Amino acid sequence: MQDVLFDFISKYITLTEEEKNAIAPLDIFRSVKKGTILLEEGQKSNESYFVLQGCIRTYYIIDGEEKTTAFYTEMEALSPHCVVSKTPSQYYVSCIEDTILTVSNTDMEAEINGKFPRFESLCRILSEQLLAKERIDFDEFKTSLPEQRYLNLLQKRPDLIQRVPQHQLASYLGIKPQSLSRLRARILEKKS
Amino acid sequence: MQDVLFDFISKYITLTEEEKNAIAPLDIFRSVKKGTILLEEGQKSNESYFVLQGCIRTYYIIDGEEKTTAFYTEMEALSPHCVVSKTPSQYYVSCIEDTILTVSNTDMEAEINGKFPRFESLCRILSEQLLAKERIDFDEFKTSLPEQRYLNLLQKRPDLIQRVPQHQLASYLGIKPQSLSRLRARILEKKS
DNA sequence: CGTATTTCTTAACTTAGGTGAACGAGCCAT
DNA sequence: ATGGCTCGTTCACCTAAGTTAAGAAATACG
Repeated sequence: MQDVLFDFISKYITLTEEEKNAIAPLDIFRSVKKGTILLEEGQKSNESYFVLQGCIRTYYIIDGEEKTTAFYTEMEALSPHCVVSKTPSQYYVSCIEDTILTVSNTDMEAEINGKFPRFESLCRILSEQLLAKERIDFDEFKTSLPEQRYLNLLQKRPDLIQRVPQHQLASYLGIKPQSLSRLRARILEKKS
Repeated sequence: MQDVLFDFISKYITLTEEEKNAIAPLDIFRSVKKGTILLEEGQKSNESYFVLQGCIRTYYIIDGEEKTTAFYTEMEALSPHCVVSKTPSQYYVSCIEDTILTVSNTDMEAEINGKFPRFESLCRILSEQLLAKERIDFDEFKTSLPEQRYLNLLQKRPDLIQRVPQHQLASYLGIKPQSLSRLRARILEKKS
């Protein structure tokens, strides 16, 4: 499991043995069952996640309805807003599959960052990249219609459409489950 | 002008005189006229911006139509996607007001980061915060309808509605200018 | 197993955004 | 001034998403 993490990091920086040895004993790996809720609305937390295998999602409950806004799968990281802002969480985080992830907290990160500046550099680069990508995704969402958004998703993350329940996909696309059904039927019709 | 920048930085870390002296001679301040295009589609660039005064916007041209996706005003920073990914830009950046900003490039940042690790730490923290905030904004966009999005904007960034042309606001809200007009009329009607 | 629950789909109807066009207001340039 | 632009608004019509409801399919669980 460690190897998956180190392989990921090695795409950005080469860790020395000393650095690896500092990370190894931290006991950050956790295996969680499908359905487990990692973070609840209103809760304060300083835990960040990195998915090694499986899938987690963020969702809100608005007027009693679940609104899924994001999925994080293999090699994707989530520092919930509440961790960064030190305020109670506005959303839930839960596992939609049996999932293996790393869990780190702010103190651990501060310690590692203090000891190994290159690690902080890695984190800076990663968050800059994620921010730029998030903005592009947001732009794409704004500039396209639900049907185009679905077709886009089909291209970019075909796995999601397989592994995620339709009603969660729907709110991820900014529409209702019924509309997603209809939209898919419409697309099939066009093809024929 | 420097003071505005240092004031901003001082919210996060306290700069030593040495650090200030390293930044001061960099000639990063630039004054640009309304309408100036800072970055064009297809262009490669390694310049990042920080707005001290004024307003810049990012927009795409899709099927000959401008789609405005973001505004950056006082104390907001933009590292265009192309700078981070080293690929040609997908969007334009232009000034919608006479604007004063800092312009930095990747090399300068690398140099400063190398000399002053605390500066890199600042950048890490800033981008983590911006990322978390961007995700919340995206979530809000997904989970609300155009009318709610407009009302939200009215609350959170009332200045934008004053200083930005309606048709740019419209695409920022993910709708057409005509729909924004209609929507505003509808809201006024409800109030009465 | 079989029952209960959740999930997905379909349909009819309502509502709101997209489209195309027209008009007036303000702005710029000649 | 005046003609040309862009910009914002309004209208009528079209299209697609929201809503409500019902039933089928898949899943979970005792």
